[in-house]
Amino acid sequence: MAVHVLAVLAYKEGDRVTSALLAGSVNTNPVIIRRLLLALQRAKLVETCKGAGLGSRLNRSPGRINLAEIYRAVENSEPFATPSRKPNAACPVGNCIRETLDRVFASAQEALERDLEKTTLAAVIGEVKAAGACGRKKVG
Amino acid sequence: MAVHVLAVLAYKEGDRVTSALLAGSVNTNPVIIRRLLLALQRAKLVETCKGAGLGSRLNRSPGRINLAEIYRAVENSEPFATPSRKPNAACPVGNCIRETLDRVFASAQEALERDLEKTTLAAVIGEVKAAGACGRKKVG
DNA sequence: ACAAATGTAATGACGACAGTTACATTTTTT
DNA sequence: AAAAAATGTAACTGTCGTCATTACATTTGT
Repeated sequence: MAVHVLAVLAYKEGDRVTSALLAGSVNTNPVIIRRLLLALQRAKLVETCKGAGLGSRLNRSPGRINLAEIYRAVENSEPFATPSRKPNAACPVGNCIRETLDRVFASAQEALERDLEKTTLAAVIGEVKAAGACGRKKVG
Repeated sequence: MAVHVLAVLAYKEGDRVTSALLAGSVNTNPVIIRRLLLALQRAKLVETCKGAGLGSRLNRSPGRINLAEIYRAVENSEPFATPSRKPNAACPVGNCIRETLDRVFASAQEALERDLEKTTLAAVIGEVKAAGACGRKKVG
């Protein structure tokens, strides 16, 4: 959803876009979009202004935004679940395995993010435009 | 939790272990463990038998089990959420972006799994044992 | 025959997240 | 100055996935 929103903003590069229009494109509620935009603002990916005729726009060119940044801006929880209950204190495995797995999972997540870094928002838009036979001209 | 269970089974290599004992180590309910074991059986990672004095054991040596296999055995849903609602049909971005992102996400997930492949269950156990100062001798 | 163990169904509790409504606040436009 | 447009934010609901619990049928060894 975040990529979708940023892609629409990239289409309208320079112009400000309202959350209502973005919500129309994603087919959801404007409040959902605004909550998403807050996260993207914190990551300095978009700039948003209140007021009549205003809205949001990209803060950087699409070629300078990669999907790992979007992932980090939006995804707050770890991809690997860690059990809620504490392990049995009398079991050496349960006592020590957590920190070992934390290292392994951190490495795996880094690998994932490094792969996402290879794709820019501009590249996504390029593919969407190339496959553009399926759409009309109007964005929003 | 799956890695934890398999690690305990590796500790008791050869011996059969009951779901009740495994549940004690993870500090959860035996039924949870049994459901987990079903997935690990499907992946041919463990062998389980019903009956008095029976239980589960590893089907392969810990050096021949890597974390990617465990991940695939247990994790059924995609790590990236795809929106439930259909996008606005009048928006070319919404129409085409899904398949582009599917490719990108599949690549990222492959990168993650390739990283997990580099760690074997034996390696995890080795680290746990090396940090063994924190535990007692009894497993289970 | 009995005990021990798994397989499985039904149900509940809980958290994460999308969604919705409502409203205060800010800024442009007129 | 007033109105309109837009965001920021709070409160609440619904849904979904997962862990948890209880209960019971089934299988297998002693």
